[in-house]
Amino acid sequence: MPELPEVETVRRGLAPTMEGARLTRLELRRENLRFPFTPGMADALAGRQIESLSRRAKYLLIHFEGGLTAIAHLGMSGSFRIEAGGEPATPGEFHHARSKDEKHDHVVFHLARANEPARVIYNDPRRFGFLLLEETARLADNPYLASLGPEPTGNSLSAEVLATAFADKKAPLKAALLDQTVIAGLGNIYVCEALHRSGLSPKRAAGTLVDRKGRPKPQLGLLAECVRDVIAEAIVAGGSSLRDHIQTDGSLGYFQHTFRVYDREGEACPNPGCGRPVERIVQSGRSTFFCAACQK
DNA sequence: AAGGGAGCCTGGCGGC
DNA sequence: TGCCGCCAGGCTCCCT
Repeated sequence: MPELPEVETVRRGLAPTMEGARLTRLELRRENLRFPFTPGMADALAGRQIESLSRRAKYLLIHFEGGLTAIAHLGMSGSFRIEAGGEPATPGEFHHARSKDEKHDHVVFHLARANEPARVIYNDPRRFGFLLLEETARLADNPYLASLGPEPTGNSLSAEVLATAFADKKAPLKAALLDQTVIAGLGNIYVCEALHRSGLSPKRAAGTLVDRKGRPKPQLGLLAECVRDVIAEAIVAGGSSLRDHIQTDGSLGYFQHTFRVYDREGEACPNPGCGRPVERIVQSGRSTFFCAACQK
């Protein structure tokens, strides 16, 4: 999926259309995605105005008037797109216009706005995503949000925070950084990229970056900085948009062109004076790309 | 009890 | 051209 930068890009793309609009109808075209939609969700949200869109880790939060929030997760292959216009004039109209990929249009937000109506459509071929409803006041206790670690943006991610999480950890750095309770929002791509930038091996035990007193070693500070940098740069670039994920406006993000190691097995390490072929290994079932010369 | 692996799904790609 | 196996951005659960 969409990792944090992609979800943030989606949020920014949807906000102008959704914020302030009224949801005239929430159309659920099947009973479930990864799991069933919250029972009664469509009825509960119909007619409500959308106050704002926010994001926590990889979750998109759609805040409605009256204290309800829809929590959307894009799984591996979820994407949103915006279409102008309201409900089709005849029931068959959608079916007529349907192309191959539209069979994976699972949710449609029908929106009434001051100028013109619009539809926001959630498409997800693999259906690893989900959509559920929560009371806004209870968001912090929602099981999906409650245990998340700090965002890798702003100042909340520090070497000290990582030191606490990494102390005595024997798990490899790759796994530790993918753990959403340590840092919220990192995925396979940005973990690989951050580790390459910081010169740390994905195989290294996380605990080796913490000293005996539980203080962060200098390399841990560098790692925190690299994580923040790579995420910030990716957000500026509009996400990576690999394969089936596109931005809400249909254009591709640019960050994928700046990957240093991700999906570059066999290519030369871009570090000045290195050039060693990037290696691909498998860690806990996922591909890891790294340079064995630069990352120790 | 932390860490590794399977499973959830569909589609695209390379190899034969 | 067709079929087959492998791979994919995430997350939870189960097993050791």
